[in-house]
Amino acid sequence: MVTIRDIAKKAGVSAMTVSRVINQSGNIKESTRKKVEKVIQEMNYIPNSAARSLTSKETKILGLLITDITNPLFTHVARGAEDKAREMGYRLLLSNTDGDLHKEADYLKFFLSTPVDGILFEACNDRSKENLNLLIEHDIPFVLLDRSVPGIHTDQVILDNRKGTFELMEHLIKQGHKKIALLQGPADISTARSRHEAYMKAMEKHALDINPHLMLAGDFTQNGGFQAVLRLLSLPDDEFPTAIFAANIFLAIGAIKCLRNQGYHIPDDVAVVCFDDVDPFTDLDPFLTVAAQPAYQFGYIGAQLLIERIENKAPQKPREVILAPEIIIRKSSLAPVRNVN
Amino acid sequence: MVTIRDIAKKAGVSAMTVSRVINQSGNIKESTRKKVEKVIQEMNYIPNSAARSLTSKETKILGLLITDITNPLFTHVARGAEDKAREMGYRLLLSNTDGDLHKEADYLKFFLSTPVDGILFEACNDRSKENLNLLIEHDIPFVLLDRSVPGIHTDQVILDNRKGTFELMEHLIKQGHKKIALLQGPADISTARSRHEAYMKAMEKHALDINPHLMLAGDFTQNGGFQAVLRLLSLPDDEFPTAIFAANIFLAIGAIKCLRNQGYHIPDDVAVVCFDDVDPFTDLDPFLTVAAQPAYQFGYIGAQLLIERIENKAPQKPREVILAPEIIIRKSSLAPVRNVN
DNA sequence: CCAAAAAATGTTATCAGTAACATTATTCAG
DNA sequence: CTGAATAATGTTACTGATAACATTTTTTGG
Repeated sequence: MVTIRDIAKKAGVSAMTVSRVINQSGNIKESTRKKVEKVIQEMNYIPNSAARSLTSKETKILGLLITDITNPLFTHVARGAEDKAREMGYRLLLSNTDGDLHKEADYLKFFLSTPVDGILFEACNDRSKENLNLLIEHDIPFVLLDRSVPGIHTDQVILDNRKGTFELMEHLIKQGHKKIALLQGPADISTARSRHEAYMKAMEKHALDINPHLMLAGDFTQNGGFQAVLRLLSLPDDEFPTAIFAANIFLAIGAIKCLRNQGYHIPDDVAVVCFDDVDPFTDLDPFLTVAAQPAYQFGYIGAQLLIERIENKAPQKPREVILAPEIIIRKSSLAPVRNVN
Repeated sequence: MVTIRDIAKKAGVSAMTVSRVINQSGNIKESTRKKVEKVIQEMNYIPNSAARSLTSKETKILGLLITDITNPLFTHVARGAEDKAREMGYRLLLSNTDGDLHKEADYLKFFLSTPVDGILFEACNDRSKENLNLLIEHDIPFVLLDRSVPGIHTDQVILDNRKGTFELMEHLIKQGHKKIALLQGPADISTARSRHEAYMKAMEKHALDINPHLMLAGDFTQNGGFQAVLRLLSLPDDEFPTAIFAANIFLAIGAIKCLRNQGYHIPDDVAVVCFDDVDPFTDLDPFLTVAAQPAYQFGYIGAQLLIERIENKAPQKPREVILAPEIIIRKSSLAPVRNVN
């Protein structure tokens, strides 16, 4: 391995001079700079970052902690984060928690021992607070993405979930739907809570009956959606909903699969809307009406906030960026309402 | 920051003893181990990995260089790689090259200066060779994923592209298609070449005319597919294909969009098959007949090969893992063949 | 042409661990 | 109970780069 001293010796200068050339710090005579640079080139020298980090206390690496890179929402978050990180001279470490608090904790410990200057964090749920406290103790900057965590006050980039829910709901209501089912996400995830609340508000605002039988707990998975619809199917006919609002796309897809299984047509028998969009690049016939999240922006802005924080260019006070969802109306919610009692 | 010497002082031992406790090396009396561990716990001590790396020359970080995490194929590659890396105590640095050789070169230099023990590498194209030579010079292990690079002999995980192509082609031919167009990928990417060759072989084997007008250069993008079909549309009727074999899904989707634009129906007017599958989790109505790649395996196995190589547990000789594609027949290729001259 | 200022370069110590060797404590056979 | 073997722990030096301070060289104004 070529070290800075090898370069120094060969160039006939001190290690410090080489260091100055590399970091463009201090004053260096043009001729020595050239000489040193030539030797660096010749010897194919690349500074050892471990040694650098040891003194500088920084690694130019960010950690990205998400539930699952395989979820299209997060692949775009990752891409946005990576792009911004790259722009600013940082790199990105990827981690999937699968929504598992223990994995999350493991990863955080990993990150603590690992060279990471800061962390982009999509929390598993409210109980991630304890894990985050570890970061706070160790004074590692982090930014929350998508989900906020009660009791944790930092920079965060979140979605206006209320707005998205409200607009989806009003879209359904405008179509004449009155019996709208809610497929909820886990109550300990902030986004799920916001969507739940906004669902209630929308129903109240339009003076629609809120039927507890139509509000089903789910877990943001296809299976959760499937099971929830099974429960809906056991309701008496006059309670059965004409529309479903699913708190995320997996719930919606599970729901649709179950409905189709049972011979229901969408949107003719039941309309379905949800949060999160499909992959726009490989889905030829997008079908779902959705509140699409600006996933790329989540990552991009998140990385920016984080790096500003790391480099002490951020104001003391935590910043909260709230992004607007985009409502995309598609076939799954476009049909005359049947079965209006 | 708590250092090993802080622990040592508080525990009344030397730094070396603490080091031994942490690394479970050498002989330590049970009582001192307990004592030291207690202090470590109390002080919330986490070893500084920069200092560690400085002597150990390893960082337990792998680089993952892919064209675009946003491509569903690679999100699953990334997930597979991350899972395996995690299992083996490594982490993953993510990078998107967008198929740009310069970005690729930049990233590699980045990686060289960065703590990375090895690299999972999806090459941009054959000219990535130069970039890879840099890695070889610096003696950094890497594994090629998906695309091989002529002149580079290392561990690689690739797909049996010939088999996939052949099976898709025979499927079309069995349906009675004789005029099958080929939407190629770039000729300087190994996978595109293999698919091209296998297309020719399949045509020859079944004694079908190979019409150069039906073989269109593309670039693995939707627009490439779109443009290619525009050229097909300018052919005389008796040359127009009854089926299209697209070398990847983006070409296929671009092609379908163009065809639908022009009022063609798929598969009734033209059948379409391609490599790569849609996102199975959010696409409600998968439509395309495809040769699906075991993307997760790419990453998982690739990471394994790489780590074995890093830890000198691999045989000297480069290993080549060839994975089999899975043919999934769907609507896009299922219709009686019209227009058979 | 000289002294003071500025520029250029060098020396030493340090970052947080750990390898290599050194020392002290303990065990155990005879 | 002794000395050799082994276990337990400590010291010192080193990893590669850089901060802080020191020294030498060059520039510049009077």
